[in-house]
Amino acid sequence: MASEHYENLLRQHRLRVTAVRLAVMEIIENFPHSDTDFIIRQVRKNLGSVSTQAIYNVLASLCDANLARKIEPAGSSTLYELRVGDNHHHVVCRICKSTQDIDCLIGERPCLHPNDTKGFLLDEAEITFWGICPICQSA
Amino acid sequence: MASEHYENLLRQHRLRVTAVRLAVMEIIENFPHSDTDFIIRQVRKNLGSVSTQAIYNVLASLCDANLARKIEPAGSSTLYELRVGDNHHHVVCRICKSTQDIDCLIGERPCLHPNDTKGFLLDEAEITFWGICPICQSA
DNA sequence: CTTTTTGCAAATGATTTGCATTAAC
DNA sequence: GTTAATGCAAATCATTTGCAAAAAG
Repeated sequence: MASEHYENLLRQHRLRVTAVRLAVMEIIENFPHSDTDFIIRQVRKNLGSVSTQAIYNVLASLCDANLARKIEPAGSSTLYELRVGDNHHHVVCRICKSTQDIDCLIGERPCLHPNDTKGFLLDEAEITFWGICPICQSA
Repeated sequence: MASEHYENLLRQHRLRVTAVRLAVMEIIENFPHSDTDFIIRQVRKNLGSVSTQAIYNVLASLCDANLARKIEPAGSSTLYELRVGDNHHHVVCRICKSTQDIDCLIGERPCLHPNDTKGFLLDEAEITFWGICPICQSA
């Protein structure tokens, strides 16, 4: 509803305000970890006919501008979430691939500091937790 | 060279011993984090003509048997390594996508225990460190 | 000789590319 | 008016599928 908010975000990042962009932003905010397919279907539900490429373009430009974040857990399709700035992680269900946020860990990111970085200059530690989600556990 | 070793591993896992399997195992042991393309080219270099599917089959069966491990860092092609059993992690170069092993972290896997698991039953914490490799740093 | 692998060919599916058209600024 | 986004169509690329032929146990 607060599409003004999305408009401001877009303008702040020098991106033009378009219907497709607003729709995509709203969707990935309301449904974090949506895959491309879902996003495409939702956008069309809201706006009618929109080309696949327009949506791919929007996703790419939002990610470039750091307004969205692409996550690609092994074996899942590509997922998107609105960039919230904080350094959180994800759990993925081995069975149904459902994905949830996991808060950053105890203390100040112990995982960012391996003993030996092999000479790499590290800037991020991405953690994917694997397991079975509540629904699949009881199924 | 110790192809007997690979033969034993295969037999222990009830997998038939074939030239393609031995070749693939040797390659992913000698070149950990090889992508499919590289593996295919190497196998053909060693054995002559081998079908793409045979190699995909081998990779899948080795992974099923837990003899190999598939890693899929976001934005990289699928990589394989011989399963060593220990719980190590990976660093990936943001620029050239080169990948290295990173030993498991200080203490006993602090990362396996988030504060809130969202009801998931966790069995693995996969950590991908992102950064710039030594070569790309100096380029 | 039975079952598993391999070879060959074609299909799939997500993503990308290129260019003309249209909409934002 | 310029520049950036969209629509449309076709291409690409890794991976998968299906089935017949060959090899392993």
